[in-house]
This record gives sequence, structure tokens and C-alpha cells, in this order.
Amino acid sequence: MLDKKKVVVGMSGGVDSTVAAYQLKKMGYDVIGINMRLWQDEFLEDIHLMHDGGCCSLSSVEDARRVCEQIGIPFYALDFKGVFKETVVDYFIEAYEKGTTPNPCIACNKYVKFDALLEKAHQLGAYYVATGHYAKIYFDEGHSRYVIEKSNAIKKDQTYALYNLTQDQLKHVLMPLGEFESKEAVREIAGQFDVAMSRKSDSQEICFVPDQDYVGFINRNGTKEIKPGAFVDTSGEVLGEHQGIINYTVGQRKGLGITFGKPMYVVDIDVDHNQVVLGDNQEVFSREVYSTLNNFVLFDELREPFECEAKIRYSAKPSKCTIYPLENGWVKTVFDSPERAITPGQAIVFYKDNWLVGGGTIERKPQ
RNA sequence: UGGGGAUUCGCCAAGUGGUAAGGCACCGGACUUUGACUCCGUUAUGCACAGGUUCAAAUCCUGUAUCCCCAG
Repeated sequence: MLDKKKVVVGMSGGVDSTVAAYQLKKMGYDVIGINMRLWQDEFLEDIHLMHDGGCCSLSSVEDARRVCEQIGIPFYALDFKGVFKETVVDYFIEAYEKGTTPNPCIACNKYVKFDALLEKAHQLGAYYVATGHYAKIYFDEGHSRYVIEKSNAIKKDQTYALYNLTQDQLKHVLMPLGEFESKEAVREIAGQFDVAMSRKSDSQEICFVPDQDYVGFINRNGTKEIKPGAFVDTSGEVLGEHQGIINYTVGQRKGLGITFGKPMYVVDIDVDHNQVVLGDNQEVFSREVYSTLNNFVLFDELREPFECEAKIRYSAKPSKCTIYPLENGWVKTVFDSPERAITPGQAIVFYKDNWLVGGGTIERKPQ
């Protein structure tokens, strides 16, 4: 029997998860802090010295332990390396190898934090798992469903990374930071535990990749050989040589190592021909987006065209669009105005007012 | 080895006597729970080289080198 007063909190040792745990404790929950061991890499030794890590700092076990002690809750460091490697790291590498751009945080949320960790929570008898995400989750009578609503701290809103959560998961998830009006308010509370920690920076890269060098990471851990190939323009004309498709993502401008007297951007990546297509600023805009693996939160299934807003990357303002159901669970999104750099592999997330409608993985237009 | 033109930061390029624009690339920083984008900043004591004229030259003169074009 699961205890509804019992909650497992994923503790990174950072500001957000610390305050989340503290708030729950204050609300009277029986809180258990768990630090997830996710990845080991000899290059990661000092990474916790550089970043707060927010959700997924890897080496802050000691911070997490100390904080739990101060809050007065039990603490465990548990091994999640297996799931993490399979569902996040391998996915990450494979995505790049097939010419797309992964979003590891979304995968981690889906498979690790709200699946593996939730399962662990249940094993410990806890009904809930909680995190320091900036988002609001609750049961909405109007929709007769669990819903995800944007955080009050709109600048820190993290609902984008949560679109994959199912009703089953949402039922068991608490996000106490959703009501906070700002990160500053959260930091203030964190200050009482550990001054140094409350000042930790927000900066964040891919948590398992040292030095922002994801290319080196894939070279060390990937299976495929990275081969140079041709840069071509949108008409197929060869412009130069690229260093391997994993180095590029749609919309990228810097690091092409080739000059044209005007800014040039990656417009597309053609894995089959090992080519990277370049174009000018105008050529990187488009109104249509196709997505698969869609999950809807506000309703069960998309059955007819639906007017809403959507964003195609984490840090973007939602733009007006209409979404259309296609066959095999695909969704076609048509924006009112062109969007910049629609990138296969990234997520498109739909919103209606402050509610998260759903989302999916961006794919290239089906032929 | 006749004539003409060129040579400015890694690349493109402005500057025609008054004390080296700009773009791209690179590098650094900000922003960011992904990758990108964006923003800010740094970057040639020196204009192929050697002399000369001038208060003052990348800009004028002389010579040298390299490249391009036209003639043999």
C-alpha cells in the first residue's frame, strides 16, 4: 500500500531540489531524499565544482547529503546508471549519428526521473515522487485530468521538458516550485541551508558531457565512425567540406569553418549522403512542423485540428499555430508565422493558455 | 623576362597624403536544465619587401618578389 503522505525527492544538491524537499517537509510530507547516480566518466571528476546542475548535476552527492541532514530527512544515493545509459546517453549518441539533435533532458525526465525513480519511490512505499522543476501539476476538474500548467516564475518555466508525462505519472508527481514567483524567491529560502549553494550559478550544459564537448563525447562513446563530408547549398552545389554530421544542428551558424561574406546557417542534415545543407537566414525559416511520438496531457488524443500555441525549443515564446492529426500518430503543426530553425530531434510542445497541451518529437517532413 | 593590373588580420574587403571601416572565421563572456540561435567584448603599432619624398604615406616615387591578363 502506497503512503500518500510519503514522497521521494530527487536531490541533486542544487538550489531547486533542496527547496522542493524543504517545502514538502514543511507541508507535512514524509520526505525521502534520493540522489541519483547517473553517469560515470573519468572526465567528470570536477564537474560539480562548476555548475549548479539544477536537475541533473551528477557529482553533488555530498551537497545533497548535507542538505538532507539539515532539513532532517533521510538520504540515499542510488544507482540509476543502467537506465540512464540506455535511455538517455545511448539515445543521445544515436540521435546525433542519424543527423538529428537530441534533447537529453526530456528523455531523462521521461525514463529516469518519472519512471525509474518513481518506481523506486513505490518500492519505498511512497505514493509520490517530487522534483525541483518549475511547473505546476494538479488535477483539474474542468478537464477531469491531471494537467501541467506553466510555472508562476514564467522565466524559469520548465514545462517544455515535461510534455511526455502520462496521466499515470502525473498522478504521482509533485512539483512544489511551480507556485514560486521567481528563482530569487527560491534562492532566498535555499540561503538558510547553505549560503554557498544558494549562490550557485544556473549555468547548465549536458550533464554527462564534460566541457561542453559533446562531439568528443560521442567520439569516445559512439559506435559509428565520424566521416567528413560535403557542405552543399540548397540547390546541391558543393561549398566545402564538413567535419562529420554530428558537429552540426539545424540553425547553427558558428563553427562551420567556412566563410561566405555573410552569415550562413545549417538548413538541413542529409545523413544518407553525409551532407550538411547550408543556406542564408531566410532559408532557415518555415511554418510547418511534423512530429511523432506525440503525447497529450490536456486530452487523450488529437482527433481534429486544434488551435493553440507551440514552441519548438526550450527557450522560446509560444507562437500561434494549428495542429492537425495525421496517420500513425503523427501531428502536423502549421504556425501562423514562420519559425526559425525547426530542428529534427528537438521537441515541439503545445500550449493552450497556461496549460501544456502536449508535444512530440520533431521529424523531417515525410516523403 | 614586351605591355597592363594586382599585393591591407586566417578569408573577403573599405581606405587615393593626415595618422588602418566592416563582414565572415577564431577566441572570451552573457543568456540557457539539450543542441543551437541571439547579445556583448577582444583581436593588424601595421597595410608583400627594401629604400626615398613629406611636418605627416597603406595612400606619391624607385627597386625587388609573387600572382593575374594580353601579346610572343
